[in-house]
Amino acid sequence: MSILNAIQEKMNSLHLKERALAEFLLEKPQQVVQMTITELAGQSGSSTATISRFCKTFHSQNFPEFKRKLATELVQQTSTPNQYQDIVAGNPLQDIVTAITANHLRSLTDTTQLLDLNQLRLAIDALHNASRIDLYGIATSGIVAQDFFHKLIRIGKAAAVFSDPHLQLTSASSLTSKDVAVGISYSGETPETIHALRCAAEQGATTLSITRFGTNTLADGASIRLFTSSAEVGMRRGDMASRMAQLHVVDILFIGLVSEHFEQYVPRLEASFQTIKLYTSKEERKPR
Amino acid sequence: MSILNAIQEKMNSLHLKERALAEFLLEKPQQVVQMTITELAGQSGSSTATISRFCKTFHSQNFPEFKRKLATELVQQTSTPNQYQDIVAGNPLQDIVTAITANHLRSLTDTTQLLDLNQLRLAIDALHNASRIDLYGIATSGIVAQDFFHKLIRIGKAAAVFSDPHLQLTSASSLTSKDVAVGISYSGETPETIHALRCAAEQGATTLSITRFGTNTLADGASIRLFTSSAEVGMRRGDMASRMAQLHVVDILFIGLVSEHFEQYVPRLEASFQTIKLYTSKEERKPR
DNA sequence: TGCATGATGAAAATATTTTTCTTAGATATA
DNA sequence: TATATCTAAGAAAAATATTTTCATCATGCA
Repeated sequence: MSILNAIQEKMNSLHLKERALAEFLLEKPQQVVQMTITELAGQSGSSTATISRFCKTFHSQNFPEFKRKLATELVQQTSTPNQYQDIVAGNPLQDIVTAITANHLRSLTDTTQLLDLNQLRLAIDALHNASRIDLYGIATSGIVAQDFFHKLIRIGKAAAVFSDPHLQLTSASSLTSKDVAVGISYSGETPETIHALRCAAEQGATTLSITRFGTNTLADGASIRLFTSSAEVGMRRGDMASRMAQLHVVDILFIGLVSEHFEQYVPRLEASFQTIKLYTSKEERKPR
Repeated sequence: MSILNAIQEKMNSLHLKERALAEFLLEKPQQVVQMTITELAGQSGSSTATISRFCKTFHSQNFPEFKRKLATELVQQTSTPNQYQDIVAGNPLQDIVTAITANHLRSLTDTTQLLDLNQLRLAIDALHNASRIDLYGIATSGIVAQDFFHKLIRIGKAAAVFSDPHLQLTSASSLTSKDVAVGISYSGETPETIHALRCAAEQGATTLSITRFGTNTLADGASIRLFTSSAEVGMRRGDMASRMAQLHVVDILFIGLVSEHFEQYVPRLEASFQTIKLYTSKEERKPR
């Protein structure tokens, strides 16, 4: 439910006509997906120009794409009855397991639906051509950044990962236009990561953001934007589902990268795998 | 699956160009839904006129409506996890995305199925009563261990995480019978983690393993065993699905822990959340 | 009050899609 | 075999839909 969610959230910061449009969208999304932009303009009391701009605000290149995304969201909503579950006290373990599983599954499918293949391709190309790759993330997003780091060095990329704010800036300030900086933050409002990515952009580096869907500072400042599902609310659940979604995006990025340049990267991947096997096989394994 | 089915069925009675179009549709439906009619004409070797007529044959008033229906169908199709897919060279991005998503979904559902609630309860009790918790994991499993560490310190647990083999042993040798050591390894054959967990057991600590399902050295040496799905094979896919599964287990462990002792842990969780909010809100946020 | 900013729609420009018209090849018939 | 008829299929025209540009108007601020 990322698009409708994002609209709901942004409601307050929308202008007069945009809000009228947003309200109409939230009220009758099913109908909107089969309307033309002119019809929608008429019925929502706005103009085609406003709608076209509105779609871009919500990360769709054009109105048809917006409708497409909205449509898939609506289908999912009706076909998968399991909403995101909140975790409450004293549930039997089985219920907890079921709830967490449902949340994670939902998070992955939602994120997949949101994925913009054009941005993905841009990201893959940027990573492929980068002479250095910097990864920034704090707390849980730092875990995701580290995971990405592990992957990238396995294929011989000159990558580095920073969760320390000062080091983030130190590294960012030495980037050049040949480099790529990746900022990871679920909210997209982590100040340290925002600063680091902004600094990287000022050095001319290509900037890539991985944030939740919707308008946020980190994505706004990035040249390539990838999004995760944004339905997660409340703090009890923590950031588990969002971390799953971020890792999902990282996996897709990585496999996309490897797959597009198979001959170059797969041997390296294989080599790193074999090397570890070689060096650790000296150790005795208890056969049992 | 009515549209694609209907096309499949009607295949024989279609004319030359219509058939070319139909074949293209069956092969790359995901891509078709985001094409314009002109693009589709070019790529399928037919013309826009033919496509427009084709859509009417299949009960759509026009091309956009056809795309809408097709898209809806495809969403429903992808949300059902199928087989584990291997990642191969030069696949179109859409296929890669679909394959990875399917793998991850599969990995989570399989792991949930495998979960032994008795072992889970034992693990939760052990963690709850532990005066110290040590987490051991190398490489990708180290990422998972760190993630667990972040969670545990948020609820005020005396936890520590080690990916460095010497430090693992150093810490393990100072554990007592009141402590818990958690060893994470997908294969269950990572020598460093095995040694550390064995050392912890020798000090009388409760040992918990998180490994792939099946017989393996790490689990054999642990007093509580949790398993993840073990279907992942081959190295091309790396350890992505297994990492997802491990995190899934960690999440369940954590939420189980918090939920069973709600009054004790939730305030701490809340406090950690609020504190971060307080200290980072001083920073200026660019409003848009 | 005057200036700047920005939201907004009208209209122009562009793009997409459908329909019409034409052609070429197939099939049937004398 | 020659001719007529039919139809698949594309080119191009027409219709429709969408985006962009530009002018206007309102609002906030000095």
